Amino acid sequence: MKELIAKYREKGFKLTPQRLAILKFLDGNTGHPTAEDIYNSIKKIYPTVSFATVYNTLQTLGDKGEILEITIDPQKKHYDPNPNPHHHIICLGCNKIGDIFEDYSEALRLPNRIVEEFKPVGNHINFYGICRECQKKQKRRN
Amino acid sequence: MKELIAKYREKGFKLTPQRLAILKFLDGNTGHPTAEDIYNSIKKIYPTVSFATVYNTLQTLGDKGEILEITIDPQKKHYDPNPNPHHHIICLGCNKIGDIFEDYSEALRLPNRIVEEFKPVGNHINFYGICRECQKKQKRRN
DNA sequence: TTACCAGATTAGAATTATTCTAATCTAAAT
DNA sequence: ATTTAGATTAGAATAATTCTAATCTGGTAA
Repeated sequence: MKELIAKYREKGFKLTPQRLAILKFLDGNTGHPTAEDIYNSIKKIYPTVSFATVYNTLQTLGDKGEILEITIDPQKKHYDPNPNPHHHIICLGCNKIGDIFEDYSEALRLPNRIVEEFKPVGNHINFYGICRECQKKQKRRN
Repeated sequence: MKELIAKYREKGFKLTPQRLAILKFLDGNTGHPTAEDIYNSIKKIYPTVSFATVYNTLQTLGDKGEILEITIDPQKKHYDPNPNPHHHIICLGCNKIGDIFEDYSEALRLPNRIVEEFKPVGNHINFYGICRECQKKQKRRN
């Protein structure tokens, strides 16, 4: 926590109690929470916290490159506190998201046509699958 | 058009004038339209068409595997009438989407940990870049 | 050709995620 | 202690999408 405080303060990030709670919730969290997940968690400690604060903080953290905004779920955004580029796999049954740290960049060579029209700056692979629990549920249904 | 009609009729897809207009609009369209783009286009011919019809039709076409729903834009869904798996590149400036038909599947081997937890069934790569026009705009601003 | 009905269409309301507003508050620099 | 840029808040606004329930119609079969 001490490091968290120092880390953000030195980036000119004003450290309010609400923000600290958000940072603490995100720190090391691999569950890919949504804004609502974060809001619900923070509300337990700061019952008057507002969604605006959550969204503002996430926006700021994203701009600073401290978290990733994941658009793999068509319903809502998820947030990933690991800012190192990596990929994700989403369960088509329950929308659970897993992390994939494999580096495929070497293999992802783009055709010239694209390189000329777009200046590519990054990539993100969405893998799709069925998680173990959802596989079980499917079997039960059959 | 004749083929379109035959193709969908034989899949038990009831062909209403509104649906035909949607199919015609989508056929060969590489602009990755949103539901609103489609609605606006169809409305010119059928002024009473409703968003529900557009969304219902897109949903049905998606379920039948005739179109792809693209979640690359955090604001809204885009639709791609080319159902063959392929990838996309989105301009970070204006959200324009380009198609990428390169096949990377051979290279995208997943770690065992993932294969065991999720049964992978597909993948989709989101590339990010800056399109020519947005590059020009950036230069002008400097 | 007609009657039928499963499924399609419609207007408009509802829902949901996210953003905006404007008043108030506060972290942290001086 | 004072100051102020930036953060917080409640609640309204916006925007995409889904739902509802009444009405309509394409396509099948009598």
